[in-house]
Amino acid sequence: MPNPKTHRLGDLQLQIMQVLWQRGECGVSDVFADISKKRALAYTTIATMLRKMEARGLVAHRVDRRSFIYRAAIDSHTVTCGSSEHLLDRFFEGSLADLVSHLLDTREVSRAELAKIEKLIAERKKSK
Amino acid sequence: MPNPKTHRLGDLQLQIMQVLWQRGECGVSDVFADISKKRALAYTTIATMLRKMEARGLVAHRVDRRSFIYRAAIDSHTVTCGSSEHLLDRFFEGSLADLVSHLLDTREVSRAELAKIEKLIAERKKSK
DNA sequence: ACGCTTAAACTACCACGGTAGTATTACCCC
DNA sequence: GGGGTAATACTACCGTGGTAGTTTAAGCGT
Repeated sequence: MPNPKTHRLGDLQLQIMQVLWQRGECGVSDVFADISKKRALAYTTIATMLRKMEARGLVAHRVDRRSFIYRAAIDSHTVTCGSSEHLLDRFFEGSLADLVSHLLDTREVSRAELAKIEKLIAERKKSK
Repeated sequence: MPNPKTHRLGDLQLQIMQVLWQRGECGVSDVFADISKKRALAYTTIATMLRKMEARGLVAHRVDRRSFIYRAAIDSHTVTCGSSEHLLDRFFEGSLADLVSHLLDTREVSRAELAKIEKLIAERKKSK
């Protein structure tokens, strides 16, 4: 079981994790390619970050020929969960309703999305 | 107009902001007293943090006798908003419905809270 | 065999949150 | 006015995210 602070990822770290979650196992150059679609970074930056992340237990690697093949060592669910909880606790005292209320007030929410949420709630109530 | 990264607050910084939002203007010792209810930190730690936060434009102070009276320089809404947006964008591609869905799945949500959210949605739909 | 290319290792920086000790200053009370 | 007290200022240090250059090693193609 990893640290309790598993969710504490920087922006770049998260982007890297997302590549790994999406592609499964892949080499540094694959990660680099995907990240490069969004931001211009040096190849070595990605490689260094991956090494640091491995030291923290976020990813792991195996060797194939001369290349490192990385994979995620924690699953996306854990991280997403940790971050959401963190936000909820920090700002809304754990109340989901408060969070929703806040976001409804400050964000453009399409009618379709409203309907979707409504359905989710309805289902939840039923299945409980 | 503050930085676009106004929302990027560490845990201690946020706790300090919350004290200021709640109490309005107050001295270092007041902040220290409130923070101390939750965590044991040195007085100077709070003072130093406040000075650093002032340099970043998060708080401001005036002088009363020999004491600094601090106040928040950004409002809570802005910060909460920034953080929520950040989470939404990072993990849910901006979809509120996805966030709600995730939290419904991973969290205990009381029946009362479900009802509350339902009402919020209904109101929102109407007023639109 | 030689050089090109590719990958990883090492090293170095910066910013900033967090934490706190030490020094200085000012004020107040006796 | 001398000494205690309270407050700020200064300085320092650690961890870590982020960024990238330089160095080394390995392999491949001609």
